[in-house]
Amino acid sequence: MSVYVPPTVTVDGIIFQLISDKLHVLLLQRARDPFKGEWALPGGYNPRGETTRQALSRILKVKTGIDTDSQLEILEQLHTFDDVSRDPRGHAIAIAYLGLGYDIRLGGEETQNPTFFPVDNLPKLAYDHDEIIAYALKHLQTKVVQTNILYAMLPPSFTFTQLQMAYEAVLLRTLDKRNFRKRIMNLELIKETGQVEKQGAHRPAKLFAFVHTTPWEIEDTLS
Amino acid sequence: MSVYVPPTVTVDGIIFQLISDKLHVLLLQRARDPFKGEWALPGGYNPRGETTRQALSRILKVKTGIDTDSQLEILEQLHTFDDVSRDPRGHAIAIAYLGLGYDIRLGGEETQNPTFFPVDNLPKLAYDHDEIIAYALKHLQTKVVQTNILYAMLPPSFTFTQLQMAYEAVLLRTLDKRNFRKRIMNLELIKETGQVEKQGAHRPAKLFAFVHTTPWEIEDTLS
DNA sequence: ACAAAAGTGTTAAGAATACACCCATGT
DNA sequence: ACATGGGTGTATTCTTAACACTTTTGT
Repeated sequence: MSVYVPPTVTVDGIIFQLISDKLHVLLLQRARDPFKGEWALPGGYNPRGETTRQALSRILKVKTGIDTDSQLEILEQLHTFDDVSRDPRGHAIAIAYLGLGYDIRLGGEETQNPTFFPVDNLPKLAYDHDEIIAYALKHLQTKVVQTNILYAMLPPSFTFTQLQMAYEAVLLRTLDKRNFRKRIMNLELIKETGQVEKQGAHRPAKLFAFVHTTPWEIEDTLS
Repeated sequence: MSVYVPPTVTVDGIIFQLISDKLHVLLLQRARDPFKGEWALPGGYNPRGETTRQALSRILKVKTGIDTDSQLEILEQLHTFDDVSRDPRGHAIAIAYLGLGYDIRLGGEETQNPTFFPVDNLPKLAYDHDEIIAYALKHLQTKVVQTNILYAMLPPSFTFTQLQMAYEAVLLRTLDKRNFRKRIMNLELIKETGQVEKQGAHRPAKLFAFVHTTPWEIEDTLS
């Protein structure tokens, strides 16, 4: 016990946001070796005394300017990646978090060029971050179908079309408009706000809001 | 970076098994302080150079006699628990694994009285292990409905009644026999083996086997 | 009047639920 | 013959899936 040496403990954030109706993920350019100049997920060391969430919050603030409390609607633990050789400097485990928001503003002090990339067109990535993003995306897709998690990626009010495009952006496929509306409506996932959005040379769109803006599960069946 | 001190890294196993048609979880009695004499999940330190899975495998072998490769059909990472105060000795994070098997034999070298307890009647537990078990159970319940994960908790062939009792044991509620059979059948989750089990003063039961004995997801809908 | 996006309904097939009796065997 | 668990069917309701036209507005 006295000679116990733990692996390095790191945290990484996979921060998703919709931009122009496409799903984007936040990356930054590494300032130092290893992988200097390459794109990577925001992350860093988790020292003793700090929870993983606290560590990630601190790191995101410094490296990207994101204030997790005010700008991320959801920040939930995803998975711990622990391949012994994932970091060339030596054994480091990474606790990955999924972060979602709808109007994330960037620009930190010690900023490392934080940039949102569309998930279907990512640059070459450092470490095993391609795997981590793939894992996070799959998780997000599952959650989108089974929960109200999309509240975290849309503004407080939105049109039905915006909602559908959000689903499509996350699922990376198209949905039938009429069936989609019926389904969402009888899940009682959203409600009308009474407002409309007039925009452009066409019929104005009703504005909706999520009924619940905290995590909520669509229940499973089984007699 | 040179003064970076990581938290202690530990791993814990939540090993479930069905015994007499009830869901049980493996606990052992702590040999040392803290919590000496109390019941706890099997677990221990994860040193640098060992993956979490390797560490847990090693620890389970020593403390419970379980050979993870041959006795656990599933051993999958669950969640990382990282409250700063969860260990009275100082900041220690625990990577928890869910383990499932159907004929787990106990008895290690340095054994600490490993015992399967029914999940609805657990003793007082050390650390935050009650929370961890609750988390694992909820996860298992979700998986049971959405995947074929129960293959890991049943022998290679079994009767339909055994299968239903397994579902009921995990979900902690009863299911309708006819509807259950219909549902399982048209999911094509299991197939007849052609064998029957003659046992007791009643009609013999057909024996079934899972179609897939590797993880498999029941797909979600969404037009 | 036209362009542009919003909004809406029906039918058919499949899945979920509620519910009770007959079947094959051992003693 | 009886006790024991194995095995089966139907009617109803709800959900899913496929599919195309009308409405409201700005220019």
